[in-house]
Amino acid sequence: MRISEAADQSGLSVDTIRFYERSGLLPPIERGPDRQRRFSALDVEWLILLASLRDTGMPMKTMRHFAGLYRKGDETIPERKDLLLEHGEHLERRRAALDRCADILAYKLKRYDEITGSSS
Amino acid sequence: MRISEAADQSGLSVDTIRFYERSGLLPPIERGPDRQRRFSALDVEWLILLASLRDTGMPMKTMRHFAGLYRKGDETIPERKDLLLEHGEHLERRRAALDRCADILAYKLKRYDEITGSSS
DNA sequence: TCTTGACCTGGAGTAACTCCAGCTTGGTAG
DNA sequence: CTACCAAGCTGGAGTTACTCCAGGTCAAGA
Repeated sequence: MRISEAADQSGLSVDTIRFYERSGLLPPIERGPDRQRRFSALDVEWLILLASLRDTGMPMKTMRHFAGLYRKGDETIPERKDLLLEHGEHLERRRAALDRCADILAYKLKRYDEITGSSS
Repeated sequence: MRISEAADQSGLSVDTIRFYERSGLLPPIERGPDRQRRFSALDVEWLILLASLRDTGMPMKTMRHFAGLYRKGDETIPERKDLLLEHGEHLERRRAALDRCADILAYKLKRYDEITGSSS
């Protein structure tokens, strides 16, 4: 498939995909006779993974490291596993931050209602 | 209190606080006879709110708008309320993204264990 | 043949910090 | 009292991760 479809399926923008390629986050992407990129189903799976990791705050540097491990083959699986486990902990911290923010919002909204007396 | 304590209490860095002041996100911060900033308890409360909003992905542009409303007084409370409610919905979307990522991680980790046979 | 739309590259622009050089100031150690 | 040090100051450059744009190619339809 071409880049716009890969963008649709992964949730990344066309520009971001090209940027990720330049940045060494993608495996070599095949080109058609028209020199345009052709993404395989596997490429798109990888894009979806990257999209999810960056959406949840993984820095590009870490993604690049992860991509490098991926290319080296199965003997890097333990290290990749550690990396993903660590990101799992990061997800928990992010969740805690969301909870704290929701608490603050609830408090602020309650105070607004008190001030405007909108519940009386 | 001085800037480093305000930073400790809010979780923002000293540089970020100064940057936020320059960017119009803070009320006028008092200065001591030494020309250094003195933060009131109220200032710090505001910093904590900003820290929580930016940690959960609110863009500075929106924070600046919110700060502007705040300065205009109580008649902007309905608009501020809408803004915070909308951010509440944003928090839900972020939570959903964390969940999806956690699912993907769980799947990847399971596959790694299958490949390395670490559970046999 | 002419145009339209998707794609290409290289490079500039943007958001939100983050770091740094070079300076002032208040407190303490000799 | 002077020398020094930590903490603060300003203005500006650097960084990350995109995002947008100009100018060009290419295949397909009217």
